[in-house]
Amino acid sequence: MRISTTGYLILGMLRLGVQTGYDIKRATDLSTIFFWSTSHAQIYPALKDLEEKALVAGRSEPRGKRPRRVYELTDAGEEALDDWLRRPEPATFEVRDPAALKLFFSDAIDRDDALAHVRAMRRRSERHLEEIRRESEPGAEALHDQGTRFPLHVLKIGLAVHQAIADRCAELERELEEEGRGGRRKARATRP
Amino acid sequence: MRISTTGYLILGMLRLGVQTGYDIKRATDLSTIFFWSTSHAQIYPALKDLEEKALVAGRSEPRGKRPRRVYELTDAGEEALDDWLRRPEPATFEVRDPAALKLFFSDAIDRDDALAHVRAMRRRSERHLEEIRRESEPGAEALHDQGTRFPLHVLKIGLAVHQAIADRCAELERELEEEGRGGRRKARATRP
DNA sequence: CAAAGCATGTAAATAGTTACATGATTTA
DNA sequence: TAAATCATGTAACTATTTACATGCTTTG
Repeated sequence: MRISTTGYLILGMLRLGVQTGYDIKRATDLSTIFFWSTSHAQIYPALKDLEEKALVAGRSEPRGKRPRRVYELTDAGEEALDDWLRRPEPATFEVRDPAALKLFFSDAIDRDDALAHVRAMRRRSERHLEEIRRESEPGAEALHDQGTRFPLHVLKIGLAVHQAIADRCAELERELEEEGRGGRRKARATRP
Repeated sequence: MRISTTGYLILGMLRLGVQTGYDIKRATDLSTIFFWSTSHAQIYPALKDLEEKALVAGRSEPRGKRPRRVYELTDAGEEALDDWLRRPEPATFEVRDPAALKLFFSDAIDRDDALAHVRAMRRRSERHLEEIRRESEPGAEALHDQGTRFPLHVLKIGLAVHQAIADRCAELERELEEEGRGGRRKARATRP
């Protein structure tokens, strides 16, 4: 009985008290999006699948005439989640960053065009930092104070990643700007 | 005529002088793997597709009896690559890190099990750092000295990312270890 | 002579996105 | 009353992985 990573994401969210497909989507957008994203087109079929496997139990709980399906973990679901949580994870870490790929090949284009890519990349990470702080951190801190600590711990890793990217891009921008103004000598002087 | 990101990766590698599907795979494993990975099962069909679109030209150039197909950019291919390189990129940045997801839900398991996940994560990034330095940096530096600078620039962003993860994990490990020994008061004291 | 590396491909399955489709309720 | 938000689903397409399949050449 194979459970996908998205399946475990759902089991985990249900244990944290999130109840519907819609809310799971919202919760992931706020909390796991920086290391695991999903769409509602994945969540609804996955919930069905987990229900067939008897790991979650769903019941209809409409709000007025608007249909709504509320899920909870079964004992088997809780066990499956715990097993997964305790199992060491194969060390995969995948990044898909088309902007970085573009930058990688940017020796073929004008310095100014390349510089624009670096700036866009820095701004992207700065935007992410701001977003995490504004949208995600308050919730993570509230959870932390109630004894659920790891969401905040993981969030801080995300912040560190984007801070590192923003910093490195800022440095690269300075390097490229200096090269543009002063030529080779100055650019070299900053290296050691 | 839509070209996939993997398609542009191939066009870019061809311009850097890489000639065969096999070598493109090897080159990506050494250089783009930390922000864009592929498998040979994607590369060979993509090369075919690019050839149909007349963006690359392939010819058979066997080594002895071992078949081998050598590709080069056509003028149209060069143009398509340049257009893409100059086009600003939609700011997508996706990470798939199941270990981080596990850590996110780790309030439900023993502190020692959670600590093991943090350690595994730190070691993973340390391994990546070492690998990049050993396997990728020398080549990127050689390219840099020949005037192809951006591969090294991008590599440094990758190093910064994994350094940030390793650092943050190390700090979290200390926090969790201290909590384990001394209880709440000490752990809180390190926070501000 | 065995193992590692060179070299190319395809098939099947899984994962994931985007678009389609619908409609209720709340808020400005 | 229009827009935003709540709420759930499916279909078609694209992307990606894993396994299958083959065979040559170099190196230890």
